[in-house]
Amino acid sequence: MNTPNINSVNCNSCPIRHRAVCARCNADELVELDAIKYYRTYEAGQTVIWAGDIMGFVGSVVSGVATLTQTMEDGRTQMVGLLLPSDFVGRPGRDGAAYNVVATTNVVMCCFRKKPFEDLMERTPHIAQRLLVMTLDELDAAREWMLVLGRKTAREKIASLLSIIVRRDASLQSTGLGENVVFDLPLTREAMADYLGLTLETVSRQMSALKRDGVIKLEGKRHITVPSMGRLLEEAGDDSDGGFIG
Amino acid sequence: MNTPNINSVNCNSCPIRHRAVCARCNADELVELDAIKYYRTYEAGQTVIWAGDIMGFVGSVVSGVATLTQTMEDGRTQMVGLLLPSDFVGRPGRDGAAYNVVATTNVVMCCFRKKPFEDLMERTPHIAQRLLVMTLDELDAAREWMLVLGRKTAREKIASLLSIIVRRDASLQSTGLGENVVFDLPLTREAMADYLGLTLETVSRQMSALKRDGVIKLEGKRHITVPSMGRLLEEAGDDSDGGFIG
DNA sequence: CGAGCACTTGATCGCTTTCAATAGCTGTGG
DNA sequence: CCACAGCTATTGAAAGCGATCAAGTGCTCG
Repeated sequence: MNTPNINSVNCNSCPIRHRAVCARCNADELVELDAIKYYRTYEAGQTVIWAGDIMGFVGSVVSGVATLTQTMEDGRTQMVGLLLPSDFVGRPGRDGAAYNVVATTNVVMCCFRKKPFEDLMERTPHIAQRLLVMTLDELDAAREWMLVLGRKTAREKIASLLSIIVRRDASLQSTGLGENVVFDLPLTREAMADYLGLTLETVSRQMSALKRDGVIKLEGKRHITVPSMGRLLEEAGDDSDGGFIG
Repeated sequence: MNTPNINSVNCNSCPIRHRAVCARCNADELVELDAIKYYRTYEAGQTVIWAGDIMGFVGSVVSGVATLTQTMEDGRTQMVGLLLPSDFVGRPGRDGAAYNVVATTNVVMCCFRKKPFEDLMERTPHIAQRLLVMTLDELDAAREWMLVLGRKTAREKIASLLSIIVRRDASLQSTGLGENVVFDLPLTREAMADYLGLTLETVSRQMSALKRDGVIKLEGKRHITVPSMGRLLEEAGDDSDGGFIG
């Protein structure tokens, strides 16, 4: 098991201190949160919550990547959210989980017991305010994704997903736009397919096509180099600075 | 012009008083809201806001239907939200509109000047709390829609859209599940296509197919009768009470 | 070395799109 | 009252893209 000495973690040295649901909390409020928090770790592939189950907690992803998925009876599944560090899991005011949450890498979560968290939220506008902003951001992301799912071609979908991943971990290390961007895919081909509403074969084919066309370079299955972000964004149909030449 | 004597509208007789962003406000808070509110009407087809424009207000749909759409440079468009009475328009804390908002029927909006509204929100947890719940609901709806867009067939998409519309205006008049449900589509075939990530021809074909198969009855283009909601939900792949017979 | 897994690649099928023609409705003007 | 334009919707035929079915590759781990 990979459970570090996790109870020793202090909010002040927490890597997501300024981006998670607690971002706007002051020292006093942190003390209250600290009193109801505990850490949990999940291994890659492990299910954090099943849709329909009662959730005893809400919490933040501290490190690692998890997915939010929805499944039909016949097995078709669609990813509806990608949970990266600082993202919030669970919905205050609702008991059952609406989606499956699965760790795709090893994940550390900072959990709050649900009832005490809800009570605290009532008393602490800073938490509710932060959660509102985070939820509005998620809603924007979901709507952007609706355009991808509804209107983009398979190739554009792949390019869009790569762009998103680059953008999201560029918000940690600030990366320029022109230069080589290098990163590791946190998703299997199947998870990519579930995100994009494609089959894994189509994902594989389009990855090969993007590689063949020089849009990306692949080492192994997961390590990716993007020579030109502008090119990738064009392929995504996002038209970054497109039309600039005209 | 169809502008009724609209400044006379009083919050207490407002049809969306208990479902809109003001739902949790008490009498004092309503007075404050009232001071910064004004009504606007839009005719069917009129654009309320263009994506990228500065929004001077936020507000609620009082009556009518509007759509939220996103467009790519080449003209592909995807609807990302369907705004029905009580739905909130605009994002506090952001100046530019992210999406096009278009009235698809005549629409009455209750608008709040943006800056005063934001100030009021800071002072009034009831508003922020309500907005959080509404935003979480919208996020759920968007995620449900991602499954529709990513994984459902054209026929299932149409059935899903019809189900949603029935469900949403059943939340006004409570309707049982077994009986005949009758309603008017608030959307053109093209708008349906934009919602579902299809072409309007495919929408038309599938509407005809559902009619031929007795899932719906059509009078004119817009007036729809659903003989069996259970059947419609089956067609949507939602499997309502499905397997109940087994 | 072989089993298991993630991924790749090939061949074919079928659903949705595309292109095109037609129908039905509404409003306008002769 | 009818003719016609303009719009929305329907229907048909053909094409294309992604899905499906099916091998085959490469890697890790026992």
